[in-house]
Amino acid sequence: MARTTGSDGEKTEAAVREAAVNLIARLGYEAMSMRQLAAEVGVQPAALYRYFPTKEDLLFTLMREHMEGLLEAWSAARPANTDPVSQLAAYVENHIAFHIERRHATHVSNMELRSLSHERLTQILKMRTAYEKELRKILRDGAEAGAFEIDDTGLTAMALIQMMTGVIVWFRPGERLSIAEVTGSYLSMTMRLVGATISHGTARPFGRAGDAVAL
Amino acid sequence: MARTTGSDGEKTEAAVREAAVNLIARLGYEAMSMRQLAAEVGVQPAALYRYFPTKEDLLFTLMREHMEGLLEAWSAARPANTDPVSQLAAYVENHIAFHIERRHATHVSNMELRSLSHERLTQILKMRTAYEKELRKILRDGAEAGAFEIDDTGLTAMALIQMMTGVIVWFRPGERLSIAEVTGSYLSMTMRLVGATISHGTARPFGRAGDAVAL
DNA sequence: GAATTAATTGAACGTTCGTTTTATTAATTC
DNA sequence: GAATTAATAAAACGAACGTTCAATTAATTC
Repeated sequence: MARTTGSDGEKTEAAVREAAVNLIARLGYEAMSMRQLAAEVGVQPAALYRYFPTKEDLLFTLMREHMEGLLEAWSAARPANTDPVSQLAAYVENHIAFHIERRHATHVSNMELRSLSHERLTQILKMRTAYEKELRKILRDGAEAGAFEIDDTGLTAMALIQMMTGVIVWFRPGERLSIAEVTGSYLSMTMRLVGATISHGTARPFGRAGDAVAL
Repeated sequence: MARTTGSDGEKTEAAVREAAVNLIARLGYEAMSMRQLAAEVGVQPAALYRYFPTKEDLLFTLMREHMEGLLEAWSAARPANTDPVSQLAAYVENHIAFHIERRHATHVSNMELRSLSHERLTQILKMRTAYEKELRKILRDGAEAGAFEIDDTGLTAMALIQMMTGVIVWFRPGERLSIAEVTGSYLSMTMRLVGATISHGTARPFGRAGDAVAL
């Protein structure tokens, strides 16, 4: 056989990406074979090479697009001309929503960095650093404005990001907690952690979590 | 050739363990070959199988001993009959000290779980859960005693552990911050995060970080 | 409807993998 | 110092790996 009826390059490539994210998240990049991936897509191994010249190209594409998506999501969610507390709240909400929605892709982007070539690793890390820089700026602005009490901006940013991203390790949609509840709790913990003393105006129903932000 | 002069089983096994932790942390379990490991130790691949019957046995041994070490470290560090704030402080200090000291082993234990058989994975996760349970108990006791203000004990415990363990991702000994400074900052952030309102009596030099614990 | 392009199969390549087997030598025991 | 045990080397096993190549068929273009 050769070309199959109804075959479509775009659809196949999309199927490859989706299957790859899931398989790599579950098995790890090194442990996933191109044969397994092909079987999951329902295609012969050789067909994969029409879309991705090497296995590493596939990994890099997934990672790059994940990071681009994260930066774009924050660009769209970032509030303009507001106080640091509101900005921090927006950052936390965007971060958690994005990562819960893309658990598998986040897993891949965080765990498989060592499988990239040096050049491509640098490229991904550059994007990650840019994203973290946004948080550091919010924290610095807030500290200077007296809205936060922070020891070390860089250290606090890393601690917050690791805390928030950690959500994907234990959170499962549809279990004990809803996304809104989780987000509310993390928002509350974040505000306490940075010593936020000024209300950020939003009167959302965080329950006890909301009260903790020193409204 | 065969047995080499001066060869010693205990020393070789120790060398294998140490090299394995470093190689797996750097390359990943799947990416590290037994041949690479043997070369690092200065031995032929077949010699490894005298000490570890399979590659997975080697991984499991490293992980199990790491987790046992963590539980033992906490057992030794856990203060008896003190207030929840002091207990939490001890937990944070022990956790960070242990993880900074064993960065590579922690990396292995956290990242390579999926390479274990189901049975062994369960065994490791049981130890991990037991360790996390200790933190949850401290948080619950503190919340009941009015020393902490916590939304959700389980969620807070996960957030704290992920935040603390994250230290190994960015911390490098001998760079900008000392271990004491990092520990102080994390202690401060932890106490704020859980809404600690009672001093825990220790007057250590955390600087501004210490002040933040509402002394 | 012929020519061209897109999509895929099937088979194979050389390499590397974890592991086993057998032989050999050093250290220890008696 | 002979017998035994401990520790390794050397070579090989079959299986799986990422990838390539040529052939083949579906869809599209003209």
